[in-house]
Amino acid sequence: MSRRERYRAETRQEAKDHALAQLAEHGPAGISVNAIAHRMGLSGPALYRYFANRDALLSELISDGYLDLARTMEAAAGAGATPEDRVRDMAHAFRAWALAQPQRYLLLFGTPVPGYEAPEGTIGAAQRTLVAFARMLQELPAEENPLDAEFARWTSTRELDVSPSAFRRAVLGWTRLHGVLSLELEGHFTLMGLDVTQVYAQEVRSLLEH
Amino acid sequence: MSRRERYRAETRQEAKDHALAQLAEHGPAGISVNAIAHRMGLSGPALYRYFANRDALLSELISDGYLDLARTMEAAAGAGATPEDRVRDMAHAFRAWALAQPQRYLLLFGTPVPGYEAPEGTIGAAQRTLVAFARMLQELPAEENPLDAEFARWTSTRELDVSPSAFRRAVLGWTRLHGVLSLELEGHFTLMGLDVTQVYAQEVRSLLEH
DNA sequence: TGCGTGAGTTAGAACCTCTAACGCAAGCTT
DNA sequence: AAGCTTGCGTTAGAGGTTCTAACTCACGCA
Repeated sequence: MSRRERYRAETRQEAKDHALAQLAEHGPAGISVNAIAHRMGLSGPALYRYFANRDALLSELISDGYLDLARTMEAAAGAGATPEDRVRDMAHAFRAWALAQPQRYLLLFGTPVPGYEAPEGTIGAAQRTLVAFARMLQELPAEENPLDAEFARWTSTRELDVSPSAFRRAVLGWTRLHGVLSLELEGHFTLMGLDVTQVYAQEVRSLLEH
Repeated sequence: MSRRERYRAETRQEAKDHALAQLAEHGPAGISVNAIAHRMGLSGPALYRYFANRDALLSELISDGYLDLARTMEAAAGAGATPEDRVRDMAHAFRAWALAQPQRYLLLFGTPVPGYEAPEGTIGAAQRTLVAFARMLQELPAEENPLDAEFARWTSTRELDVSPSAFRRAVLGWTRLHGVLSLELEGHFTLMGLDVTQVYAQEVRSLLEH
């Protein structure tokens, strides 16, 4: 990597760091290319040398987010002794990641812009998390389920060594965990004074059962 | 209601209709007070006589959305013969409502602005849906669940004739259905070519079982 | 050591939100 | 019915945004 390329990569990363800070503080609408440039001591349009436009910056934030989430969950699963432990650890790492940076989680799993098409790299990063999760679940005993056939269509096209049943449980588990997390992050439970940890734990348990 | 008040209400409603159209087409960021005013044949700032600011307009869209959703679900439950049917009908009305106007659903249950506090009316409208759902579930037999105690704290403070168990099943059901819907609307399943209807139906079934 | 290119600059167009100041006319009140 | 209030519309403008165009300079590569 040449000197130029290294500087360029550093500048891009610095811009993304500022973007993440703005995201955490003011939400996605608060991310402004202009403001980021000024904070970096640059004039407004300078950053357009580094990102084609605002959407490109946001897209990269999303891809990076999926990668970070995947790595975090994979790391969390490494320590568990039994398969049950590993699944539990992954699930709780998922929640911990989301709670630590709610707006970043919602950038991945919240409202998308209509017509937005995820670039190839982002799709890969997103699926990496899911496949890792499915691999963990595969080690657990599972009941038959009529939906397995539906999921077989997908697992057979890709060359992933994941069984339809494991993939079904991964997707369903994902929807259940995301359902709790999403509503929690949006504050739908705060007024009820609910201990979401317990609710989440129950849903995690439901993953281990079928 | 005086002539003035009636005109005012009509203008407000017209603005909100335009806002919903813009929302459906371009997402929340595409809602522009300016553009709406121009489409109505008004000059930009005229609409600020009707809405304090852009956020006030969005807030009203949210409250209206909750009310509309609650009414839709209540109406759907009216026709069912058995309690199971009524719960199923409500759940499927929920999905139908979301699929018909995805961006509107995500306005209610998607990414919120950090620091956003729902006004009193919105909270009431949101809870109305949940309580109606709980009332339906209450007619179904239920197993004991350690979480019931957690939910009892909430049901006892309010004067709602809803049992903690029914409320627990309502909240958990809500998270499960929302989990599927949210990921479906964001397009996370499209690339897998998954028949989400089947997945959703399975989650609906899970509501009826415990 | 030179030179090309990449990275910065400013200017500016076209949007946005929202405030201020002003005028008109509609409708409520007497 | 006439007058007055007040609500509703206007334009001007400040300050923000994204992003393009045109220009300059100096950095790093050969």
